[in-house]
Amino acid sequence: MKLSNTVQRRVIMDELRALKTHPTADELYRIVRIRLPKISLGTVYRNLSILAESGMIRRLDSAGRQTRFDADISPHYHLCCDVCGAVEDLSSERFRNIADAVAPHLTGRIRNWNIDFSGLCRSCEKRIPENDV
Amino acid sequence: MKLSNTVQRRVIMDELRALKTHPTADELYRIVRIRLPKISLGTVYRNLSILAESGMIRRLDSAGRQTRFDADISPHYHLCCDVCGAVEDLSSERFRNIADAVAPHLTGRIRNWNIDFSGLCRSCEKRIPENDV
DNA sequence: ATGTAATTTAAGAAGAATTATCAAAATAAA
DNA sequence: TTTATTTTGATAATTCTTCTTAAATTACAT
Repeated sequence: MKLSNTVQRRVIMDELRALKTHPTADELYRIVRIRLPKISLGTVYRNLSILAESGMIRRLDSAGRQTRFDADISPHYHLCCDVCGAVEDLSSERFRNIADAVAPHLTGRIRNWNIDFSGLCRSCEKRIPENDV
Repeated sequence: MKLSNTVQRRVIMDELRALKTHPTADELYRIVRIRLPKISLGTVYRNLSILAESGMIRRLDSAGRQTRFDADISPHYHLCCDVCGAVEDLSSERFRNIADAVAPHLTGRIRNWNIDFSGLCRSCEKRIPENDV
């Protein structure tokens, strides 16, 4: 299947790139509708799936929560906030040693891995006293 | 809220312990119904949530798939099969170095982490030629 | 540029998984 | 016990996501 270059797909990609918030499909839908008021939620879901499938964006399946998307496909990790559910980037540089520790295990039938962190995002950290969470 | 000691809860825990397959709620429901034919699916969901919440079992949220549960709360990792979705245990011993690499990063607002592997389970590995996946 | 085939769209229905509701039953506490 | 609390089964409701349709758009070979 060849990917057509539709305006909907371009705008979805565009707006996702502009966001640092790793939006859910419906969050992105609300934003894309500013430029394309007629677009349907199904179109957003479909295109996000297609784009993720083709490796142009990253799909983030954080535990029990709604699927989020990230236009940044460079290697980096995520911190999911226990309080508000926001997803924040963690630089991969800082965590290089983890990737190094994992690498030797990727052999035979073990083909891929994913690590996620949870805790507090920057804004919840500020708002919430140390011993509350 | 205090946990009552109901027969449903005991049987759910019991059957989950007996399984090495990390069942989904409805898989476990089908099994529990052999002993308790009148139990409802909602009761299974409710109790699995309560048990997970209280730390007696582990909830496994593998990417995009149905939630699975594991009565083994000892530290170990999981391999999710790309082909059939089965979840297989990986001993934590073998991966000790990963935990060691992660530990120093758990500081401040970064409070928890989870790593998951994907690839082929043992049975799909046998069934499927090398270059098919 | 034009015609034709293939892909994509909007809209809403459908689906799957999970959670909520609530009266009755079971369990625990006093 | 008696009373209070929790849990249950049955089912409705919700949530997130995918599917279906005819119509519109896009790609591509003339």
